[in-house]
Amino acid sequence: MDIGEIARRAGVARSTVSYALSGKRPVSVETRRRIQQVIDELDYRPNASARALKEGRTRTVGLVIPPAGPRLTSMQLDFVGSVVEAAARVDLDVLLSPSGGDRDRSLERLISGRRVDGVILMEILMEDSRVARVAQSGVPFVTIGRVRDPDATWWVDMDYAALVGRCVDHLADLGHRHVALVNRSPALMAAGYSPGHRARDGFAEAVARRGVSGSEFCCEDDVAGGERCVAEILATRPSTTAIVTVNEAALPGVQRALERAGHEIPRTFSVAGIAAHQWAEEFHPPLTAADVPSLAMGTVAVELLAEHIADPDAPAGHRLFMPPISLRDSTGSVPRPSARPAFFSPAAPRRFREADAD
Amino acid sequence: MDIGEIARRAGVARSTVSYALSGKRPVSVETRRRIQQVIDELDYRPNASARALKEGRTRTVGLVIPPAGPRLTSMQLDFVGSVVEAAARVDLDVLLSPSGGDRDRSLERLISGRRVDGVILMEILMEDSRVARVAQSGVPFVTIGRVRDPDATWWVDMDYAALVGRCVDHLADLGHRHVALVNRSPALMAAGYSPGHRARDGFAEAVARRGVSGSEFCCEDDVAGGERCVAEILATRPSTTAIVTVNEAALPGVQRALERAGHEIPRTFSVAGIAAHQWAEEFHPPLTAADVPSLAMGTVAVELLAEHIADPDAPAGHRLFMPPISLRDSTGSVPRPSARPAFFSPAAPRRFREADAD
DNA sequence: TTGTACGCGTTATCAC
DNA sequence: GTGATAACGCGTACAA
Repeated sequence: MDIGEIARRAGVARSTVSYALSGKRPVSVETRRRIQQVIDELDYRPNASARALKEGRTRTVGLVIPPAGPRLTSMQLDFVGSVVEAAARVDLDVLLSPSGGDRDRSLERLISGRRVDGVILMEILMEDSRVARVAQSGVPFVTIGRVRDPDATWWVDMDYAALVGRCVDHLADLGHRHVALVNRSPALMAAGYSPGHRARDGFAEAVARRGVSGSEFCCEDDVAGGERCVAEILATRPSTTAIVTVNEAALPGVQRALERAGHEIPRTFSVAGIAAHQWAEEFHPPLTAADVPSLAMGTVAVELLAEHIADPDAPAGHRLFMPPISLRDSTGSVPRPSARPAFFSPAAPRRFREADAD
Repeated sequence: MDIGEIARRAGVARSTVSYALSGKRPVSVETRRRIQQVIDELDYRPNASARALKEGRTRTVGLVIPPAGPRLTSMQLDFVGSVVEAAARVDLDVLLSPSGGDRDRSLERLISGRRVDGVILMEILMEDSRVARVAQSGVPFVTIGRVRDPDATWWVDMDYAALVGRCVDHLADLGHRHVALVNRSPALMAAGYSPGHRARDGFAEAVARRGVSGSEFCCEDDVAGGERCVAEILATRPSTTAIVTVNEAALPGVQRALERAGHEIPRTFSVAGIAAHQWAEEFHPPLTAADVPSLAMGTVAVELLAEHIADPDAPAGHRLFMPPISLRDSTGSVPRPSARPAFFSPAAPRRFREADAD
């Protein structure tokens, strides 16, 4: 079912069919009609490989995701979903590459096999060997997140440092003097995970600026990790009255551990942070947080990549998102000492919970 | 950087390079070494489009996912992750196609543009137009989930009907006489979503067989939906003492609503169901459930597809998963009437919670 | 409009 | 065992 077949049945030359389809040369209406009719009949569509070979582009972009290892987090998934949707809207296909290192076979195939016109990378490390590999290959790419020194590369990111700083500001304004940062897992931090490090820096800057005391805790990215982490905070920093968290997967555990310790949010303890909208709303009570605009970020990443592909020599484009912090119900003014539960201790069994304030 | 370049630098013929790479003709060790050296130096890899054009296969599979619409659920995400990983292990690339209907442009590109050697579809409906479209195209495909009449197609699925039946059995054995099924959303059911319908059938069969009373509730796939649904169950079927749920996204809401109504799981109310391992473990208390083996299912889907591609005429392969129900802590014997909370009512404000049983 | 060279890797053919 | 040559797959775009 190739273009020659169409040409034969329509009684024209192969090139005429091609021009009729592309419109790059005028074709008489009558001829075009005959050709279109045959095409519809046979449901013909040009062979993508032949076209890619000739045109030198594949109309495909690669999306490098972390190897599923433990599992993809819902935020990562949101990015995947939004990138795929945005790409589909402009008729680009998305090839997935689960690559953790710079020599993963699937990444090599994408790049040196010229399977894609461009690449989007996510879950970026401060020094990222995958980014280095793609950069070296010369294939246009955009990162969701950014490396330590990102000026020369195309990226879209969220301003973790500033947003964490704003959370600290918000809590300091409410009178909190002892704030803890619940950051991402030790393994991720050790790998140089970029949002974690920028959150760390922003936190340090903000607590210094506001003159409050702050301690950082690296927390496994799951519910159990959140429980352990809060227990540790309450045990080692008992004066803490508020948490800033960038670890959304730990949120249910954070909530559970605080409840178990007898805390009532926000009356006796405040929590703010950065999280996907969904997680913020499912927190109990709804979490005061900067909602990760994953949909917009994925969309913009595709737009930037399309620009970059169209003009490889254009100066690198960037887009730093700074979503507002949505005030929900998880932050309040610092508790008077008497309002703190008398019996709280990380291991204390749950006894009761007071009625909700009216 | 084409094969001619390699040949020139290695001082051999183009065909010799090709043969050295494919092994389809013996090449002396010395020549092979020289060629390999040049290849390593230049990091050469054959152009995927040219190869695909010549060989008639792309070494790529398509994965049709539902349009991200509201959002992909974590179970869907697990399937995507496991399929991509499994494919990468056998050096297959995965092209994502967010397609809800049978004429989505991206699905058409995959199929008639011959971009893929085979297709995996997920979130299958009883009558699925995407499946029909792919079947008609002649491209090999495997479904995760299955259509109403699946004998002729390749699929991997979980036995929702039997597993829901087992949950009912388990609850009936514990003495429960009034059981509710928390099914997927009304919209999904109306669309003919296959797991939902098989769950419905299995439930109806099991309650009849066991002579218990059962009612089905279709529940939105989110936390708020779970809360509303449980409220409705408690209001309209107050004799209900146990729930079977196949709606994992609603689980946190189910838990919250039961707590709010004064129930203590499993002492005064039992919950069992089907859910991803993660969700089951995060339920409070951990949920007695059949864990969706998404990793195994994705892997087997890729294996079946590879088989199907290798031998298009082989009889259709199937694999029905029937994971055991993991007994955790959310089911118990039916409460004596006195053990039921005196004040429970769906809208009752939370007052207190009794201490955990020791 | 038509004829045809081209993009690039694979493979068959024939010769050394 | 290896080299050289050419045909092939299929759409594109230039020259005629």
